[in-house]
Amino acid sequence: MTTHPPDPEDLTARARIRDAALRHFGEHGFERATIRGIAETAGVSSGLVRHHFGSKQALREACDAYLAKLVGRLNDQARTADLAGGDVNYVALGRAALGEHQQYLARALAEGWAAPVFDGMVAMGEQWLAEADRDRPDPPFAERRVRAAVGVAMALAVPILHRHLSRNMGVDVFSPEGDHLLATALLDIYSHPMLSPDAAAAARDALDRHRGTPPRAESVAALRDDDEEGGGDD
Amino acid sequence: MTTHPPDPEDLTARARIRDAALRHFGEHGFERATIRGIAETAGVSSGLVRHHFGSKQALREACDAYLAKLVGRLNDQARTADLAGGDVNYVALGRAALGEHQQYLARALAEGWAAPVFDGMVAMGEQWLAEADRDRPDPPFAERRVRAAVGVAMALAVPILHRHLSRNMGVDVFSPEGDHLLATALLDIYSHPMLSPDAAAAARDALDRHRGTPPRAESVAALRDDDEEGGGDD
DNA sequence: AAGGCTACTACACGCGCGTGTAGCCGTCGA
DNA sequence: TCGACGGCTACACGCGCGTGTAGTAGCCTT
Repeated sequence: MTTHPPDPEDLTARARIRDAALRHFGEHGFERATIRGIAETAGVSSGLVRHHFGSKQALREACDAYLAKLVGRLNDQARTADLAGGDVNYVALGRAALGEHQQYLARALAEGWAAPVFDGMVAMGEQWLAEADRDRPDPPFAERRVRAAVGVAMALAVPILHRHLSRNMGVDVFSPEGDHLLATALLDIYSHPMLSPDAAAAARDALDRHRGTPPRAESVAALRDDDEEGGGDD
Repeated sequence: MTTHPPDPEDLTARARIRDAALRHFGEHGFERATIRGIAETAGVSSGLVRHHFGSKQALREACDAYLAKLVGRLNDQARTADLAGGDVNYVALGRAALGEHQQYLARALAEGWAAPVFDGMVAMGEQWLAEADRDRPDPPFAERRVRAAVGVAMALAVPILHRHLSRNMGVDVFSPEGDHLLATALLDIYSHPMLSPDAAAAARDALDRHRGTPPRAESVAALRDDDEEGGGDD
């Protein structure tokens, strides 16, 4: 009962190392983060990190497993307490639950790791879509899992690209103001289709006609016909 | 005229180094990529890389600048040839134009770099939204730049998380089949609002009432009350 | 023809990293 | 009481990296 506020004093050394790794990996990325730095943050020697986790890679995998379990628990909780029925709280809850681990997750996913975490979130998205699909008259274009995966990826774009988003929004997306502004924008996007039904039908028609042909490949090539001559922007 | 197909033989050594860097940075990330490896791919000595670009960091910035210029050109082209009016070809064209640089861009953006490239894409998104907003009766919730930034981020989620998307979709998103499937799913998502208008209004109302308060923080804390006891998976 | 500048190479330096190894100390079971 | 085991530390190794430096070949200017 005394552990759920993050008091690093009371935690096991192993847990403290894991938490420190989560933070260092999230802040600096896997490559730039050092075992020595993690050990220092955890208040232990660097040898102990190796003793508990074996290698840097294994430490990363332990972090992934920890988050995967956390997401799995979140998944269960969402299933029991059915707050579903088309509520954006799903993604808000998810972001809040990941909390400080959001940055780690963002980096790990962008680097191609933490696959079980992603898959867990896709499973969550499928749950959500299962309910949302019920209120929908027309059949979906693609199977649920694919739509869920794309939706999860889109939701993850926010923490992954938070730096660029913050810069373009003028506020830190992790601050309360930024969060509010972001949620507002997301609400707008999620409640307004970017494509009208007939435009979508036309696009889908065109899509099926030439499967996977990239549009206007030659005009694309024309874009890069000249080389740059000296990069004079400091 | 002879340069727009990528014949690495005819290119300047500087350009060849830049291309090799784009590829190495994109494939392995900035940290794992080595100057020596880039030099070998470019067919030059590692010293020449330093001679032309000064440092690894400067090489990265040169890559960013190159892509920023490319996106800027794409931007101009889209402005003149008005293929606008709510066409998804915008993002398809963008992805095709970036082409092989997509992976570099994805990694660079995820690592927080290539800011001008992102901003250029936001500018492009604003153009698109300017036209789309015309067909819209109700006023948008958030200003255009913010919505554009979020939209760009979402579009970029695909190349950034391509590995996880491919795994969940069962096909490589960069293959023609994967591209088709992805486009279909995107079409579905973009043409169907995830939120009904009244649900959006309710959510927006709730959002304005408690600005930025994370939902149910205590239940979130309850999720991580127990530590894991040994990671015995795999 | 001479000078110099630029593209380019070969080689060495030094630092920081992950990783190995040896050993200490508290605890717990016999 | 004693031995052993696991948590934990200190220290050293070696490798790969970015970076510096010295030097060579070719072209362009005067």
